[in-house]
Amino acid sequence: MGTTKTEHFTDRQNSIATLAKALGHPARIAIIDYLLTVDSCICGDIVNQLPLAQPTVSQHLKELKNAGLIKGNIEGTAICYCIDEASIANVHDFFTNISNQLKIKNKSCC
Amino acid sequence: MGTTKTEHFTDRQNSIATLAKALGHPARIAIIDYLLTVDSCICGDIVNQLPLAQPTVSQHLKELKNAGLIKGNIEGTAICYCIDEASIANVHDFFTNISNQLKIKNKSCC
DNA sequence: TTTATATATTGCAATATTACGATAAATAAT
DNA sequence: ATTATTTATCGTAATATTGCAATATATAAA
Repeated sequence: MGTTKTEHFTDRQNSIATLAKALGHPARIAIIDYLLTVDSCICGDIVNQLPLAQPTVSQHLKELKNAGLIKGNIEGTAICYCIDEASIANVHDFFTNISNQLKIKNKSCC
Repeated sequence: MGTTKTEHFTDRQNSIATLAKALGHPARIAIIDYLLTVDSCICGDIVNQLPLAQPTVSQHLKELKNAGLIKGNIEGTAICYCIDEASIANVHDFFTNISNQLKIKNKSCC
């Protein structure tokens, strides 16, 4: 036990859950926030923006990357990270659909 | 260690992360999916829709409720759960903002 | 080649999550 | 009052996550 039973859910459910899970930590939201504020992608100073040690930040970046939310390129000795628009669009669509379905639904709920 | 350092992040970052985290499990995505398909709110059969035992489902429902994504009313011996539109709107707005900012941003990234 | 800089990985301790059997609580039906 | 039904809670085992010090790796600069 302790393991999520992914086999029993649809690919779509699993993939949305994976994206949501990756965003389920304030440090990772802060990273996304930061990536949106910088024009250039050389993001070596994310560590300085966060109240966490470098290995911890590196780990959070890795999780965002594994989930497909950000991509990274080696840029000399620094690394350029940036948001993967497609994955954001994916999650955005998910919530847009829910919002639309809720508008259609019977309002006499709870 | 092992605990998230919430104190060091903004309220907005923490609250988005909380909502995202609650959606970070396929069973909870499946619950949201199901709540969208039923017209009536009497949702006692969520357990039958999921490949999980009743206590596990109850726990997932509790987490969605704690995060504010669903609300529940006692309806006789059954319980009526439904989606909280405001919280969905919250998360939806978050991704809409990101999408908009990405459109504005320099495309020459990574 | 040596040194500095930037990032990743390893290893580990503390805590959280996932899942479920057993059981409780609370109402409905008989 | 007793029994069935529905949902919640407790306890617990297995696993995952969070965070960091120490260390490795890899390129840039001297």
